[in-house]
Amino acid sequence: MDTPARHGWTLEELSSGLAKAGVKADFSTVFRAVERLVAGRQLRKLRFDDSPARYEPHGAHHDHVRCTRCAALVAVPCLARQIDVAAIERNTGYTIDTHDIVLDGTCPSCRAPSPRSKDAHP
Amino acid sequence: MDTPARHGWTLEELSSGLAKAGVKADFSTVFRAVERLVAGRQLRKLRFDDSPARYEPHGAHHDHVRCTRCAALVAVPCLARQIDVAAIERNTGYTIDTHDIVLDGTCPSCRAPSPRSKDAHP
DNA sequence: CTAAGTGCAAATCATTTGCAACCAG
DNA sequence: CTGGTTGCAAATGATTTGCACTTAG
Repeated sequence: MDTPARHGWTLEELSSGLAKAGVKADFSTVFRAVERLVAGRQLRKLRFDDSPARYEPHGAHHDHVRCTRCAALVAVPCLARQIDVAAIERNTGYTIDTHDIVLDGTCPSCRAPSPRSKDAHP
Repeated sequence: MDTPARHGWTLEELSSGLAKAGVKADFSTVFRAVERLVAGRQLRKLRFDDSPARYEPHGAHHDHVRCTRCAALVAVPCLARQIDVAAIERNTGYTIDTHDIVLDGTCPSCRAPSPRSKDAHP
C-alpha cells in the first residue's frame, strides 16, 4: 500500500512540485538552494539505498523502517533516545548531534499473503 | 593515512585491490559479483552520504559514528540491541532483520582544540 | 553444445559546475 | 556599477547494461 507520509522530498519532487505550484525554478537553482539550506542546517539530507537523496526539514526528525522488498518506508518516532549516546560520546570522543537510523525488514504486505516467493533460496 | 578500521569496501577499492593481488577482474565483473552477493545476503551495501557505496560482509555488523566535518568514520558495536525492536515490529507490522545506524557529530580533532585544522573554513 | 561468467564500451542517473544574462540595491 | 541569483548546457561520478566472446561442465 502507498504511504501517505512524506519522508522529505527528492530534488525532482521539489522541482516539479514548485513548477506545479506556478513557481518557475530551474533544477539547478533548486539544487543550489537546497544545498545551501543543508549547509545552514535548515534541512537534512537523507539517503536511502540507491534512490535519489531526500531532504527533510531539520526539525521534523524521525527515524525509518524500510521494506527491503518493496522499499516502502514508514516513519517511527526518534529512536535515538533509546540509545546511550553519552556512552558513545565518551568512548569515541565524538560529540553527537544527530543521527540516521534505518531499520530494514519486510512489510506486512510483502511478508505473507503472496504464495509465490521467487528469491528466497539459491 | 590512518585506516584502523575498515567499513567495508567501495567497488573501486575492491577492484583495484583485486588487481593489486594479481587477480584480473573488470570493474563490471566485480560489480556484478558484489551485487549478486548483496542479493544473496552475503554482503551488505552501505551508503554514507554522497560517497560511493561500500560493501561489508554481512556478519561483520557494527554501527557508525561519523564526523560531519571531516567525514571520519568510526565503528561502534551494534546499537540495535538498545532499541526496542519488538515494539517497532508490533507497531509497524514489519519484521525487522537488520538496520543501519549512523550517528553524526564532530570528532575530537575537528572539535577545535588544535590550531591547525585540515579543512579550515570561513 | 549450452549456460554462465567476463571484458569492454556505451548508456543511465543523479548530481554538480561553468558561464553569461539578469536583478536588486 | 556590483555582487549575488538564475537558467541552460555541459561535465562529473558512480553505477548499470548490451553484446560478443570465452570457458566450464
